[in-house]
Amino acid sequence: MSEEIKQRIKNALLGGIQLQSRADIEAQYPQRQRSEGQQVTRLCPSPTGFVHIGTIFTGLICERVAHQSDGTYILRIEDTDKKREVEGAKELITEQLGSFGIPPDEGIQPDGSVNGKYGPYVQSERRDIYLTYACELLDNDRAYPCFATSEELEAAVEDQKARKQRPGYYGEWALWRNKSDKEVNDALDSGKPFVLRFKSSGSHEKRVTISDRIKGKVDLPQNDLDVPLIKMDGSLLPTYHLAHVVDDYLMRVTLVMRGEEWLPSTPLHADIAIALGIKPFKYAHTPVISILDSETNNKRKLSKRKDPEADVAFWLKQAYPIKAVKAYLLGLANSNFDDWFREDPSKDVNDFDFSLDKLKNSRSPLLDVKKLEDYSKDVIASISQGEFNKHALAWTELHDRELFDAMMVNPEFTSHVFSIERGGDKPRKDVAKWSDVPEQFGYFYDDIFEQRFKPLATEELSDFSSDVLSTSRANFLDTYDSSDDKDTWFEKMKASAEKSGFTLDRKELKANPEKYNGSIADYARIIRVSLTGKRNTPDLYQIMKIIGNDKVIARLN
RNA sequence: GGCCCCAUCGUCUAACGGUUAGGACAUCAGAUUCUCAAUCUGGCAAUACGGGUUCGAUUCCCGUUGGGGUCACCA
Repeated sequence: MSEEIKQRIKNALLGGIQLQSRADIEAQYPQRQRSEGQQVTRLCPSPTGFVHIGTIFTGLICERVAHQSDGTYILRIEDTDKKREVEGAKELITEQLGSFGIPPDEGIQPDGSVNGKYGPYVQSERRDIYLTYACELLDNDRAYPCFATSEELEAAVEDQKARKQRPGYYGEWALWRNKSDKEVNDALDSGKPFVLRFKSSGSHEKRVTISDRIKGKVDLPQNDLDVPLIKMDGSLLPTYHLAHVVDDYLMRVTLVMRGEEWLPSTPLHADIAIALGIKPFKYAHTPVISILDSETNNKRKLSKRKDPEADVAFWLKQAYPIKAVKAYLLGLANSNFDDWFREDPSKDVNDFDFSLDKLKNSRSPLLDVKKLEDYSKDVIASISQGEFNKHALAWTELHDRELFDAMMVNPEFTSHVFSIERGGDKPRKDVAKWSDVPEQFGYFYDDIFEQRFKPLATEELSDFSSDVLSTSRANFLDTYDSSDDKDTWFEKMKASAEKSGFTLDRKELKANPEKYNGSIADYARIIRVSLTGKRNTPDLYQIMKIIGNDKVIARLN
């Protein structure tokens, strides 16, 4: 292609945009001052909607790898597709990354400020940089304009399928790859829109070896696709392929971390890098997280519509402790994390020696909420009472104002409530997430008890007649004394149970079921449900101690 | 369909070519002077299939089957 034509193409492409030279650009992105082992990683989400749990997973790995090597972790927003961009999605990404405790070293911070000298960290603000590199490819005969319409391209693919050939824009199917200067000139004259395509040098018959930190060496066919470099949607923004190569080069990234769905296009990226005189990158392709369908019990990918768990807002809303989510994700990545963490759940997860090598088996791990909850209970049981109170109150203030107000009437009382059966060798573990707080503690507050818990009591006790219920309660109150110690209290309860027609002997009950109203356990249930509206609660004696004599009497009458 | 990745209990996974194939979650049973949670003890539970190589294969090779990914002017 002649220099004149190249100039015409550039004029048509750029309009009046003045580009910096490559040398000038690269002067602004000097080599980083770093030692051999220090890794520079980057997380590159697209602002297309909610934040996927997989983004947090990869982000956590990026963050760990960078910080463990005393390196740098970058957040780059990949917003080159303006059609798919969703309002507010960018802010959601930065905020939620902050919520998970993994804000970037470089890039947009949760508060909106920007750190780092290798920016801008939003691709749409880097347009002219990509244009410079695209033009260089054109100058070096490694790019050319393609005037094919989408209809023509579709027709070509149909043709390829009919002939049982590999679909795509390559080789002799690359319509505009080998057009003469005259044909290009005529097309330019006609003012038809065009897209700038990469001129591949590869052959599908030949192989290229990709070195991947997770998967090892992967042998793939060379790229021979002439992919678009710059879009013709009017934005003049690059496609992912060009943007990835240019950005990771300029930002001096040492390890390209991304989902494994990118693995097949890695030869293309190597092809572009080499065409630009850039040394191909080191990669780490991370597994994708799946889920077990609760209805069919089949394994499938996490989907936006069916699985609220796919959206990290779900985890934040349910208020699982961040540490538990991190622990779970880290455990998915490194199986030895589990043993390490369970020794002592109060450890800082950042002290774990994370390894990319342990990630090599990729089978799209299933998200196991039960296991996460197990971590979560351990984490919550391990935190201090002060921390517990802080989190429980913070969640309630935000999501259950009514309960929060009730709690704040008497903070000291609330503090007692929160501390029931925590502490000691065998702390209770019935709070897995902060959103469990209303259900676990609501009945301690009169108004809340009346509205939300008392109505449930009738059903929980429907297997007893109202006579049995009222005599059971009355008999209990007859001997109840709030100043009793626990042993006395329990002896009294046993006595009133027998008096009410319940037996202490389960075998006896089994032998003569008709003689009794039930066992001591059933009797305890009557008292418990009457008092709390729940079958499952902490120790009854302690509950009575905390709510006090008056309320015990009121609720049992 | 082409190309690539993967294949151990229900799930996440461990096992220099030699192990009674281990752990965790889930589940089941028993214990814990009241329920549940917790805790403790114990149980159930896996090398996809077929060929090789080898004294010996979960491990190495080939094939089959199965799952996943990818083949866009989406990232």
